[in-house]
Amino acid sequence: MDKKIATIQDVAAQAGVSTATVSRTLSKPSVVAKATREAVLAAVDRTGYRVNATASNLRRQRTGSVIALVPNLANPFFSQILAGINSVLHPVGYGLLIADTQAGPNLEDRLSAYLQSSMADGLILFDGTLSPEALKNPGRPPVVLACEWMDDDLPSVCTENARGAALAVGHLFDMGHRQIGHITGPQGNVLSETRLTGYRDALAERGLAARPDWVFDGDFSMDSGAAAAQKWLRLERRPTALFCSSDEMAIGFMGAVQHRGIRVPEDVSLVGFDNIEVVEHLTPALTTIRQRRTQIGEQAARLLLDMIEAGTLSGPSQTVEVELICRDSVARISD
Amino acid sequence: MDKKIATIQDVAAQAGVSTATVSRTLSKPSVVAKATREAVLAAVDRTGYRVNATASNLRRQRTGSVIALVPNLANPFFSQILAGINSVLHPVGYGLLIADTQAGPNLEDRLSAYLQSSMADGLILFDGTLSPEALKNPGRPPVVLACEWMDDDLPSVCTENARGAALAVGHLFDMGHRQIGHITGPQGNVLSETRLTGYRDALAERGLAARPDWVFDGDFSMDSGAAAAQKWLRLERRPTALFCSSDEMAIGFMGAVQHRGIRVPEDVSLVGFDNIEVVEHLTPALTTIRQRRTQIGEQAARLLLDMIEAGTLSGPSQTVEVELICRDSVARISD
DNA sequence: GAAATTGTTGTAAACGATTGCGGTTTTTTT
DNA sequence: AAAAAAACCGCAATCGTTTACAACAATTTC
Repeated sequence: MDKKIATIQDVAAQAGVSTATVSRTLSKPSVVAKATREAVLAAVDRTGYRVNATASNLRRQRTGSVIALVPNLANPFFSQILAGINSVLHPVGYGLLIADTQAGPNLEDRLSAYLQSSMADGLILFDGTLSPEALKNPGRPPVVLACEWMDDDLPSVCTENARGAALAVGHLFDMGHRQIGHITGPQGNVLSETRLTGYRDALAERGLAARPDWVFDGDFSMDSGAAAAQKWLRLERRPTALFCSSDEMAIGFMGAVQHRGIRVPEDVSLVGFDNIEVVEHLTPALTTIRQRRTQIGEQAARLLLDMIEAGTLSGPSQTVEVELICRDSVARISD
Repeated sequence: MDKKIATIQDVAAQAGVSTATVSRTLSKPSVVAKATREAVLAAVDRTGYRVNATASNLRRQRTGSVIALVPNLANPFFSQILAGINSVLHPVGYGLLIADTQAGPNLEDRLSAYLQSSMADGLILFDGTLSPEALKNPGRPPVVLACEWMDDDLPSVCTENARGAALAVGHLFDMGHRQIGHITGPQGNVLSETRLTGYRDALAERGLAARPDWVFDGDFSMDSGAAAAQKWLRLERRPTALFCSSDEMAIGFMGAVQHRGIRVPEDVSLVGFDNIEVVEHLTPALTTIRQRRTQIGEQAARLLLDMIEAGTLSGPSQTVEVELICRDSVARISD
């Protein structure tokens, strides 16, 4: 039947009113009289009309979508956060655009392109390696930092990383461990560094020394966990426990040492970070710091929406709780 | 300085040309004279102008983005596919919108809303439980089915599920197994069913009977794998090997049985499906069917782009290869 | 050297909605 | 019953581009 897709004009003609009335019926029904409203709605129904988002957005000077900038989309860690974001964005008519910061080369350029090009009404940033300065264009849309806490000027939603680290080494200490190592996240990443200093502080607080050869460089990936395992194996004096800055690294480490016949937790205890879904199905199930990823996404999205509506560039930074989940990867040491 | 964001008018004024020329300089530089072109580009630079995507899209009758409809965004399986999609979309100026089919209730309605509302130039669909009819609106944008092969009219990109199943049970058979079970994916899902019949056919081909109590209902999740393990444990006569329709279910199964002191692969052999990243770090590392997720995304995106450009609603369905990855979760049986 | 061709630019009409402003009614107030 | 207020609706401008068409200049062809 209808080859062409109906426009607001068609509806107006059908209903015998002006386009203004049609528009109002759809956005603010209360201001149009009942009779006309019904006529319009009937016409909408008949024509199968749907408002053209592009035209509407142009007129209203907005885009109706927000961009989530994630480093490495393929990392499953983010998908749950994205789900959280989407769950608050979708009901209020916003779309979620995703972009991978890893994809191209000239990141800072692309970032400022995103900021300026009016492709989105706001931006949620997950990449902790960006310089905050790049984000401070005048006339930019609101930005929310998620998972990172780079800058005091920019609002952010962030897990209590330092506290997580403290919980982890505290638990290891309580279980009798005195030789506690650490696998870090990528260098230059704020998360990594907060967790690292959290680890150091927690040790110091308990009168323990942080041996530099007991902290292994990682990058959150399983492979880097496995690489740390190789270094650990070569150590003349090995820490009896490791706090890993991500579950994935803990998995990589565990896989690598088990492969060599080393038992977890009897020979080495592990605590991860994130509580990704898989870790409770491992053998042994991994003790870890839980980070509510959906909640991070939800809070970030809500914060951003508030900023968009209020037209402000700043907002209240928020924090999401962490929690120690005890499973089977930490042994009690008695001596 | 510049409070307001520059429009094409500003650039035109600065460069002393018309807006038409500015537009042309940016889109088809070859048709404008060198001198003017340089003047325009200089003005663009000076003003920091970026084309307003919304206005451009409105005029050009497109949206510049495609929607990926995924069931359950939180599932890490999809994130890699999305990365693949994004990697082809982004370079050519398309944005990727993601939507969760699980989120709301009236799915079919929302779907047709997506299709009509001109929010996207095309759609990539991952949800195998939708009725194909809903997709056949007249005047709809092109649709590509990914991971699923629901319908002959709709182009799709799909892994060789049946062949994957055949490879899996073939390998188990070759290793001496004669009692081979299966954990299925969710019912009503085309993937699950193709793999299930692939499994049955492979058994039949080798003269093996498919015992109904050896196929366990699952839904791709780890928990459902663990649940299958409980049933398996209660069996009076247990299959010596299981082909799992997803790696996650294999992980759940493995974790659960190991928890009971049962050894993999000595007591039960497992083959998964997908080759998600984690499985090679498990102990034992999981033998599985590799499915190139990034490639699925890339092919689907390219196919869709072709359709969008050609303005057609159909295209060549494609297939992506599977491959058996042998690791340590299958034991050789000699008897 | 006139005619035809090619190259370069400007004019102005779209694209499809939203909304300030003002004009009619209708209702309420006095 | 006249005046004031409220409710309802239409006109037309506007959002920022793109692009057919026409105009004009420069070049080529005969």
